[in-house]
Amino acid sequence: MTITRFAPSPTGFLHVGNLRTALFNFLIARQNNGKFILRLDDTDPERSKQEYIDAIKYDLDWLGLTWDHEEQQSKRLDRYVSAAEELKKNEKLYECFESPTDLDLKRKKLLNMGRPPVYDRSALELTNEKKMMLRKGNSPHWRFLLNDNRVNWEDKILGPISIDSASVSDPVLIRADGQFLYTLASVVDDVDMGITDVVRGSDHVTNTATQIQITEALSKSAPCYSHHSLLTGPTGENLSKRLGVMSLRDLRSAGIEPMAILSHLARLGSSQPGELFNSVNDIESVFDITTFGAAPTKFEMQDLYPITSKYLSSLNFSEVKKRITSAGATEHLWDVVKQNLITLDDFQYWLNLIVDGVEPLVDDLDRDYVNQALLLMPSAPLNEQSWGNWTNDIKLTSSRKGKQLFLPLRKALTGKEKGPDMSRLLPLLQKIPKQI
RNA sequence: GGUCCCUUCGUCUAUCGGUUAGGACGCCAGGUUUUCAACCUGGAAAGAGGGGUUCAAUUCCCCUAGGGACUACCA
Repeated sequence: MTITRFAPSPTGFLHVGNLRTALFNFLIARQNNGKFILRLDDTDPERSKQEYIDAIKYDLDWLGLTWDHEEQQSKRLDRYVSAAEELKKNEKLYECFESPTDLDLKRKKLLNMGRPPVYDRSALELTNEKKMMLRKGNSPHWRFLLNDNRVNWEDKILGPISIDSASVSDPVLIRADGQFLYTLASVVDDVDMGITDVVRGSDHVTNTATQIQITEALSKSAPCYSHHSLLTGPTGENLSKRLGVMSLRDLRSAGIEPMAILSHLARLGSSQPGELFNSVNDIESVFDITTFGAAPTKFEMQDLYPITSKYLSSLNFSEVKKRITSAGATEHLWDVVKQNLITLDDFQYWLNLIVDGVEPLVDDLDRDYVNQALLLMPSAPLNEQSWGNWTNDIKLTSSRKGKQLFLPLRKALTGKEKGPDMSRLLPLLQKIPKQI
């Protein structure tokens, strides 16, 4: 059975980049009738916060990405202990005593010499006596002993990948304070939870190489890995550096619809054309991870507005009713204006307009014309023929026609150049100015 | 410095050596609707640069340039 996972660390709010990873894993599980696990990678107690856990779940709920299981690394420490024991037994884990400043110094030295800053494994040279002595003053941290082989795997997005292990430092798996690090926890979890497919950002490619080695050192087989490209801002900069702008909570408060985000992300960076999906189910049936490219992908928030607008116009009143808080909203009004909304917030504009009227938008050149026209306004009650009757009357007394005739009236009555069908909107207006 | 990935219209991309370089989104114009939106039709718009290989290169190889990622006792 296909089992995938989304493994955010609860150290911040979800952004579109995270969501892309979540969505891909979710879709792969769903289209294979598999399981999708939400795993909170909270091994770092300094940065992990409950408030972020709550926020992550809220965002996933909002988007309709449901998970079958929930796991939390901080509750699985005993598993990491036993995995570490096994690695120690096989001499794949060795103790090191360098302080962070020692290591920093070594790195800088190598860099200055133009050498790659790879850990020199000097701890491996330590004699037993020396180690005994060192243990007295400090507690060791533990590194995994990488072998020198190249690590190869067939990536569903990147194709065949081959990493030179000699270019990578032996990863620290256990800190001096005993804290297990992500690199180990993730491997143990993937093995224990039977994860079959891992989709993550290409920032993890090097991790994958070392994690495959760790998995093999535990005599297990590694899952199938796919690394998607990273999303960048419009000028190619790292998305996460544009703090907040792209977080899901920000998109939500900007009025972007979940299905717009999901639809966009299911296609952005792939060779399939972008389209609006009406449900997650619809995306499932056509999603194909192999159509995604390896090049960095530009994400523009502006692209979400047209899709949001299109999505809203597809909805019936019953589907949005509970989200409209103001009184006075009716199914009829919704049907009149839904084709002309960018976000759902715009609905409020039209609601206000019909109840309270609006500051007219009028060009000086049109003022006399509009006032002439308003004199001809049929008396209440107005119906859907009123607009036609009115504008026909205007035509008789004015030399205007076409856009010249209609647009000034629309602007005067609605305050906007664009909006719903005037023949349907006019009879709803409760306040029509006599003159402007 | 090292390792890995990448480079085709504004954006996401197609092309398994021979194409008028295709599509989607966006944009522009026309049509239609007595306005708006929607819809229909059309349009502008691309192979980073340089070498090779080949009858033929966007496609294969090399170099250069550029972009991204990683190179933590973070994840």
